[in-house]
Amino acid sequence: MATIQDVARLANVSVSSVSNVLNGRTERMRAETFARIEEAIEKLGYRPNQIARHLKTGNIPVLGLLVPSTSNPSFAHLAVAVEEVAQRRHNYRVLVCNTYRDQRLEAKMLDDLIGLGIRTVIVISSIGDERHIDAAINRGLAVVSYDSGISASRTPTHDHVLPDNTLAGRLAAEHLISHGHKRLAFAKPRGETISRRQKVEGFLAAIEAAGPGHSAQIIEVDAGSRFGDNELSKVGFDAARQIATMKERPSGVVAVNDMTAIGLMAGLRDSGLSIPDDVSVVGMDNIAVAEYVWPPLTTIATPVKEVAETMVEQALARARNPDLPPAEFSFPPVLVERQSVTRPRDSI
Amino acid sequence: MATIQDVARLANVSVSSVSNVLNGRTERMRAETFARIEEAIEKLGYRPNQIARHLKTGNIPVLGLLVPSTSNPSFAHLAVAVEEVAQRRHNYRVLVCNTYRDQRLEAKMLDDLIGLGIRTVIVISSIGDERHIDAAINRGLAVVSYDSGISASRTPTHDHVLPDNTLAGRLAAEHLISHGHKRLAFAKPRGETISRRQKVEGFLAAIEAAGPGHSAQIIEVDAGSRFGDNELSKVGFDAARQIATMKERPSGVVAVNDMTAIGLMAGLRDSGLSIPDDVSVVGMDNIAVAEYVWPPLTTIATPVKEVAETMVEQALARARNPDLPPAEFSFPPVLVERQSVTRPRDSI
DNA sequence: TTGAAAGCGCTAACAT
DNA sequence: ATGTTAGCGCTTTCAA
Repeated sequence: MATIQDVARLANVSVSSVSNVLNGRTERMRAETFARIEEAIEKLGYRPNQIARHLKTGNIPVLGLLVPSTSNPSFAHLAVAVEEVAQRRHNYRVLVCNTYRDQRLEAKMLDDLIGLGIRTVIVISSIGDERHIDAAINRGLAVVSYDSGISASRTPTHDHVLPDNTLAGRLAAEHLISHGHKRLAFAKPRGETISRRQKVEGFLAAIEAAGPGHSAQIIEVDAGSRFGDNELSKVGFDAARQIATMKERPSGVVAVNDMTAIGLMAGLRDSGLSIPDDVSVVGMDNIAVAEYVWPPLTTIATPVKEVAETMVEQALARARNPDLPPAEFSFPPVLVERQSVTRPRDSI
Repeated sequence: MATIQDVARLANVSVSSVSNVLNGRTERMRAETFARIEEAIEKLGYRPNQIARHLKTGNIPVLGLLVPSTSNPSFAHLAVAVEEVAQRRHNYRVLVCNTYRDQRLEAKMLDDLIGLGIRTVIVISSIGDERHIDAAINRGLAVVSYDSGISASRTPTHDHVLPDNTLAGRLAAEHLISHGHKRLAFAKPRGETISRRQKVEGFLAAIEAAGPGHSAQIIEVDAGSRFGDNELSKVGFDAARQIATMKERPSGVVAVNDMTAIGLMAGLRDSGLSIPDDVSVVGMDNIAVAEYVWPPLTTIATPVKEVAETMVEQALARARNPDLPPAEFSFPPVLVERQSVTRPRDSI
């Protein structure tokens, strides 16, 4: 591994001149010198050691990304979008960490990232308690968190990017209601998360607003804590079991996310119910495969590209200037109609 | 951010003593001193700067992972498995880079990783040409590559972990053949990849072995170069279009991966064909959702956990000892039977 | 048992 | 226009 010294020696200049070309300060040297240095760099295949550079500048071109699990396609999609903009627009690499929504793990990861010289972090969907994040901020991190709500109780300590989950829940319910559904249900894993709560709130609000004759229930399913690959679908599958055996079976179900919706459809089918004729289903997230399952899944989409862009820009801006006042960005979701919703059987 | 100096000052010792406790050399100091240092570390919330440490040791606890795209669930799954073992067993973080199978990008990423002080890299499914990898190895990287074949022509320069794609292709074809299918097809994106070629080879070999009366065709579909989220499914969908209009329609189709298989099923349905009654489908990879789509997808599974383990262990071993002779590990896949395959209509 | 000091590769004053 | 040099935070000899 060639060092800046090697380059300097070969080009017959001092290290500072080499450093100057590395940092674009070429105007303060003769073109001839510049050329000689370039040539030496080329010949040696020299690449500056970012690590050593960091020691001086306190910065390293890496963005940390904490995410519940990239085996959840929704998060994988977001992670790729983040990488895309970090990479292309800023030449930053992204270090992805799966937190499995474990707060202790999350805290440890933030610690580790600091130790690795990373100063810019995006935290996706942590649990409500953000004390470990505040601690990390105090130790010098620039963080923006996604989908974690803001406690009205405190003054915010950092930037928040928020999908409008309440609206998502509302949109889903309204879509079903507008098709004539009266008995609705919402399927989710047991356990609260800010975004889950908000989705449910929006869902219930829409039903409330629809007036009498409309009923709602929340179907909760126990899920493995380390929510792995197909846990999400399993949740849906199990929820379907419950739904199939209900006396007053709902005719329209909203699932907390698309993987759960897909599992739900599989479970309903397994119980001899057909979708959407017996039960209409609405998912959330609009993952890639939603378009190709059967029936193609009607779902609520978040503008992932824009979200990723905002998060990266804001995180880097804050790293540059830590005194920026904490900001908040909200992104409204959008209904994507496909074929998993129709009028209920018993409707006029 | 407290430094080792701060700790030394607070504990009233020299930095070397602090360094000694950081590196577990506690036997060479009085218990009392040790306690004082521990206390200082605790009080300051001190975390050693891995970056600075690297400058001396030349090592940083981060593993690079180059992958075509984590929006492909098969790769996402692998990436998570790699992270899991790197994290748990070695306390290594993983830096994931999406290469989109672009060789120039791949080369640049390897360069960047070196610049970031990373010395251990797993490269998944690169194109055939591995010159840029050799170059990186010469610059000090320990790399193990996955699913990239080994050119018989040269002596291998690094470790290879290989799913047995030929066997996968064979297993898929044999499964169909054993159900009485005679006219088979293999659906894939246009463009060669070592693993694609091997899958096709195995597929063809099985049909050959089945004897006369059996026919095979390869269905290729143009895919966007930057293969994004649903490109894979799109490939399957488009392949289905072709298949549906064929005069001698195949009764059994193998798809190069599960996302393509899912798209294929959607496309067949869209053309009024039913699965598996009109066309049986076999996928590859056994992604999480395969179990929940309709019909549940029969597929060929690779032992991902074992693969990930082997890759991480081998990569770290090589980083520790670069003189290890290049090794090769092969992993046989396994058939996972679900409901997307049945006997063909026209069979006796 | 503890401490002093050199040096890892680089940047950025400051000097020439 | 170019060079000298003092660190950045840490590890590790070597000396006390």
